[in-house]
Amino acid sequence: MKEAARFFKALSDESRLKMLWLLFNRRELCVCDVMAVLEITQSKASRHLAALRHIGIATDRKEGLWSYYSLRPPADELAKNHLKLLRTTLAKHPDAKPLLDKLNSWLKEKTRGASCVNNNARTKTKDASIRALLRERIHEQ
Amino acid sequence: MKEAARFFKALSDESRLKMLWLLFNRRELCVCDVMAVLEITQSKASRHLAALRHIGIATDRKEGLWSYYSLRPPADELAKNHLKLLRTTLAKHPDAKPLLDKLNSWLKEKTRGASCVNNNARTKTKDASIRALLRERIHEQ
DNA sequence: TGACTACATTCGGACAACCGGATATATAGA
DNA sequence: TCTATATATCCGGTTGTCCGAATGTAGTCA
Repeated sequence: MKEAARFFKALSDESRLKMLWLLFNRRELCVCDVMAVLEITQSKASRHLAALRHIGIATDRKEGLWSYYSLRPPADELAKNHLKLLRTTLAKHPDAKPLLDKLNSWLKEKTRGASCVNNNARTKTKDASIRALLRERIHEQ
Repeated sequence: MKEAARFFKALSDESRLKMLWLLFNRRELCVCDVMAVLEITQSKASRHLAALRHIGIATDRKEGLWSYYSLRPPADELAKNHLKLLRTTLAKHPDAKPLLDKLNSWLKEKTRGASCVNNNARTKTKDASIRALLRERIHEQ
């Protein structure tokens, strides 16, 4: 029953449950979408999506800059059954609709050209000054 | 979805899953039974059963020296549904029957007067010597 | 009362989970 | 080539989980 325990461990995190709920309702999402909707850092979004992939209930597909994650039918029968049930039980959860609303408004905003405004992005000024500094040091030698 | 995550965390341990499986198949079990069937230490059995109680899917009943644990319908709808499913999915698991076989042979052995042979038991000699030591010190004063 | 038993809890250590911030990588576009 | 963007991964620190051994507690029985 070790793998069963591992499967439930994957469900034992609120962020991952929310990601699953989003993926139940959208064929594909990129890391950026999850980040925006759940209001979490980029590394957190990436890590938890990778975790879902590692236990075999999600896959990713690379396209240009983006990684699109989607659900995939688990090999395990137990996982398959519980995920199916999870979809219906989460639907009744008070958090469910607000999350989907937020997802929709984010996707709409995105089609209007919104970018990810990644909180991880190096700021122009910061990067520029660092590069300037590096250039100086190289010239010194 | 925080409580949902907490619920799945309770299922994310192999020992607890096995305990649930045993409780699905016997109205009541005492700590001693679980210890014997799963071949785990007393503190481990007690702790994990207490964990199941804390998240509201088990209760205990004291009778003399024994604590009898049994399942109880969870308040939470999500928990109720997933436990019901878990019962049927675990039934198909290869570990399921051997565990029940072991449980039955243990219970039979128990009715023939087997005691718990608790690996936690203080040895007579050890306790006796400590008590002797304490008596000495009291007399010294 | 004293020995024994079943169970709960505490203690301290090992290890895993999770996090934010920083960095590495890769692609797209000017 | 230089810059901006999206993502993955590393780093370290904090917190949480799990464990066995030891101890505490409360019943039972002689």
